[in-house]
Amino acid sequence: MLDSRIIMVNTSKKPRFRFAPSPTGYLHVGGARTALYNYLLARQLGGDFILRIEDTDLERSTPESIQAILDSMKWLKMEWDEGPYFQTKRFDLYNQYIDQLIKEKKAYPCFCTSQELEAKRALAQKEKRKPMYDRTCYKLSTSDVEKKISSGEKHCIRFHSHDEGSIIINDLVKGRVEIAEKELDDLIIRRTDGSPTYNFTVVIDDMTMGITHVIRGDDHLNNTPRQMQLYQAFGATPPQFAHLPLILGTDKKRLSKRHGATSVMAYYEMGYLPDALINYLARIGWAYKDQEVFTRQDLIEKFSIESVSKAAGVFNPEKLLWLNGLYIRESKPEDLAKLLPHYLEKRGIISNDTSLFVELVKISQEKSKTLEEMADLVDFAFKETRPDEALQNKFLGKENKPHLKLVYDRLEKLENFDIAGITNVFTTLVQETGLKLGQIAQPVRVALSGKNISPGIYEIIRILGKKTCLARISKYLE
RNA sequence: GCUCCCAUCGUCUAACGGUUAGGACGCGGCCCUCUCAAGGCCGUAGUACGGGUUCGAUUCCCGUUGGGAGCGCCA
Repeated sequence: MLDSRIIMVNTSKKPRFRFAPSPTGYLHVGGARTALYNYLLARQLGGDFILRIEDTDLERSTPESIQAILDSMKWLKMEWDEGPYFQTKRFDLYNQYIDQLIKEKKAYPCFCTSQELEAKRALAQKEKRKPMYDRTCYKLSTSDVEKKISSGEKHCIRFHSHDEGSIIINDLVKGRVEIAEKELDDLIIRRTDGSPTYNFTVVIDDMTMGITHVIRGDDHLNNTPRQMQLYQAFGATPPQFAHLPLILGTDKKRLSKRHGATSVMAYYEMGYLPDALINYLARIGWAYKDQEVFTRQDLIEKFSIESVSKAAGVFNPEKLLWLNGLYIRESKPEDLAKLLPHYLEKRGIISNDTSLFVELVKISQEKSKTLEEMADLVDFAFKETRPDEALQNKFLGKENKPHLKLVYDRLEKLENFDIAGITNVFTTLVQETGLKLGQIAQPVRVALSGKNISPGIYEIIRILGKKTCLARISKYLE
């Protein structure tokens, strides 16, 4: 028996994958994962990765959404080999194929109005039937049809579906799925306004673009049988399908704005690294043994569609945060230094001191799970922050002033203002006074950074330099 | 309502008839420590339920329950 969950690679044909989002909103993480799996397989098999914008919904498609999709793909470094294609630029092509179906009597005009159809649907619901078009217009005589058309009556075009037999999908993820053709009604392929509909354009595009593998969300699984009928109508071999389970929110409901950030670019703004997001997304619904961390090359080599889970997965922001922290820790300081300015600018800090950025990254990367956190940790180097009242009371009150003064005096006298010298100031102070290091360091930390959470205090002092340190500390001595 | 899909710790998952059901996030404890992190060690928790098949079921089959998707002149 042939295992339906084996990816077939016809050596005579180059594998071609596509990602086909509709530009009706920002690219969300679920879509990004779909894109990723396509991208990974294309790279693994030496095939093509095609980007196609499915913008046939003229009402809801926007240029902003198109831009957001492109930006997201670029940020995630999923380079496409062809496209972006736009379906709105291919209407002539779709119309040729629709006309062909009409000529072959595989499609027919339908004069039913939306109101009439709505009424039929409502009735079906009421009678607990599955709402399906009743073929009123298919039953029209040829002369009636001609009469209506010549009198200019508005109509759409429906594909005439088969009623007997069944469609079998050998899905790479779901396995064998069978559906009776009588469950399928005559779908509209051309709207009254002349524009083609999704289930039709997707087939024409995949067919004419030579797509060999269609990997998409499993919300499309129910559409697949009717698409298969279309392939049959054109005598074409359908591509292999793989339907991915959805990504859900914490409450197991379909991911939406309620669940916090869902758009890819929101993660950029929150200070996530693209490779961390990619790594995390790959692991929702897919695993390779016990491995958690994958470089892009790992992913390309190890990903396999057959081991994608059939069940929906919950998006877990905590795990993504952990992964991001790990990626930040393991990144080269020079690389992070290039990314940091964007997050500093959001805090009103403008600088191009690259070597300072590198230094700041080095002292904060182990403490940062996001670049936003990192920016918060290192802003002391650019601006003086007044600690809030609670912090002042706790660390800069009367009992702390003598300690601060001690540090001030020693730093003032310090000749070699380097890490060794600075460390020595504190350690000798601890020895001489019998105070805990924390008792001395905390007030200094708050005075210099305005916060009780910061990089190492010695590093802060060194980076700030003697003059700035003394100026900031002196404000709390009176 | 009808059709289709799905079901292992709270979450992501490993197991492809025989394991003390493994790993990771999170959570708890201890160690380390100038704060916060990081790191180290230990711990916590799962096969939805009921029938079969089998010497043996997380694994195969059926049903129940629960979740999801579709049933648009949206994609």
